[in-house]
Amino acid sequence: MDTQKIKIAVDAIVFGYRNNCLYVLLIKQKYGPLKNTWVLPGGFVKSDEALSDAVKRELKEEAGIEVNYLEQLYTFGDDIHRDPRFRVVSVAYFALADPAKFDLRADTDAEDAQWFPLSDIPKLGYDHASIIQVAHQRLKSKLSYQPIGFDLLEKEFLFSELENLYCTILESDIDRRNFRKKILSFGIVDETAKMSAQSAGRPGKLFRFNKKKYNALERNGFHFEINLRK
Amino acid sequence: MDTQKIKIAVDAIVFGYRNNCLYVLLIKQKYGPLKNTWVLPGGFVKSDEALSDAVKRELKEEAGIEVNYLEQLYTFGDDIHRDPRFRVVSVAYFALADPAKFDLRADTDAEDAQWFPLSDIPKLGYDHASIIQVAHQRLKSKLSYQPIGFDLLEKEFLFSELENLYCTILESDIDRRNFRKKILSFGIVDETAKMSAQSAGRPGKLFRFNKKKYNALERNGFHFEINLRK
DNA sequence: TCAAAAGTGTTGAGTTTACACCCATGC
DNA sequence: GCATGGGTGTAAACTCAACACTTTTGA
Repeated sequence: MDTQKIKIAVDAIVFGYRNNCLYVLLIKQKYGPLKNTWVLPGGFVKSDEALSDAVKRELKEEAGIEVNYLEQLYTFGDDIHRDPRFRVVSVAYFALADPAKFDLRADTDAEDAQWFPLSDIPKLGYDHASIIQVAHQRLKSKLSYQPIGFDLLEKEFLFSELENLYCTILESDIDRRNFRKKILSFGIVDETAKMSAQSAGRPGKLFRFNKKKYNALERNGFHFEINLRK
Repeated sequence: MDTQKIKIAVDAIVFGYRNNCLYVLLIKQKYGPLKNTWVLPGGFVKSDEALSDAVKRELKEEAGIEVNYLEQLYTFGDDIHRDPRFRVVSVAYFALADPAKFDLRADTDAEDAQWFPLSDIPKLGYDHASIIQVAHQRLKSKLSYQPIGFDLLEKEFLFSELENLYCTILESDIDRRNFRKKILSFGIVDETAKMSAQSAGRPGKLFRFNKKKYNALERNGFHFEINLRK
């Protein structure tokens, strides 16, 4: 075969959630043709490095963050000119970070790193805006059939926070009673003894996602599902 | 950045279904370190070629086949030594072919091309056996929430064929009445005037998947779903 | 005592499951 | 006339959706 002139990159779409608002992590490029442009964290894969290690490395180098949840999203390689310099195929990863990870430090490899509300993303370089669309779609659909919402919340959370997360991300209303009944019926969240240090209103119990129970149930054919009507 | 020494390949897992049996398309390598070994069809991506075009090209070159359905499956690039020669990242595609496509001609680039029952796959090169596992999983889960079963059948089919396809692939029993009721209730299959040229028993009506209706419904929030109990 | 958020059951509608017999054809 | 596969309805069980008032706390 002739010499292949294609480079492989990884990119990460990291979602965070705070104050009823969904955020995406972006970095401002320090070098290259898009210096000072906001883009998704990511970069080229080293020749002896696993793809998933490359993403984790870039996230650390560019934003000083470690994520809760990471899965491959899609490989973007049909548009030959998505990078103006040369052919780049990018393996995009979908990631979730909880509020404890909201502190960023733009590290060696980025000029800046910041969370942007999904509804207010600046103009991005490359095809990153459309990659975010794909990731957002994935987030919405996964939320209804996998318990990934918990990875966007603190370890201990109020039911109302979980409710709001679902409402916000799925842009949908919830019947609080039915929602609570449903989630509790799964038996995958444990009630803690603690109460929230509330700001207003009656204090609420704090809950905690029990991943072990979930995994056990899943092995027995249990299927998590939250359907919210439009 | 240093010079990256990674090659990009595509591989295709093409499923076919005939006589209550699920098949996978394999080719026997003509060149290279695994000459005469069975592997998935696939090969290196050209520098100016879209990934999806590369798969289609390889399928034509190696097996003379055009598929009904093609989607990206997963990118295998965590195992650095999955190819013994050098680092290869492979973007795997999931494909479906209907019985009309069962005739293959091993073309220029393969020594041989054949359908193998999924239950009787020979020893494969590289990590292709595990790629097939991932694809098989995808097939099983997609079958229950997307109408892809139709892409494995002839254009006009008997209800019993659809039933058997679901039973076989999902390894599950079906209540024929309930299954028919469900599928018909969606309004996405049309009854034709024709009857099957049967081998034995009462002749059955032939049906046809109405993709236009399905797409229209989907845009209005319709959600295909077939759940078979274990 | 008021504002704010947490907590809590019941009923009707709709969906899903279970189940068995007759029909049309070729041999 | 028999073997083979095609075609069909109903009732019970279950799941989902709709709905509103009381409780606890801080200010």
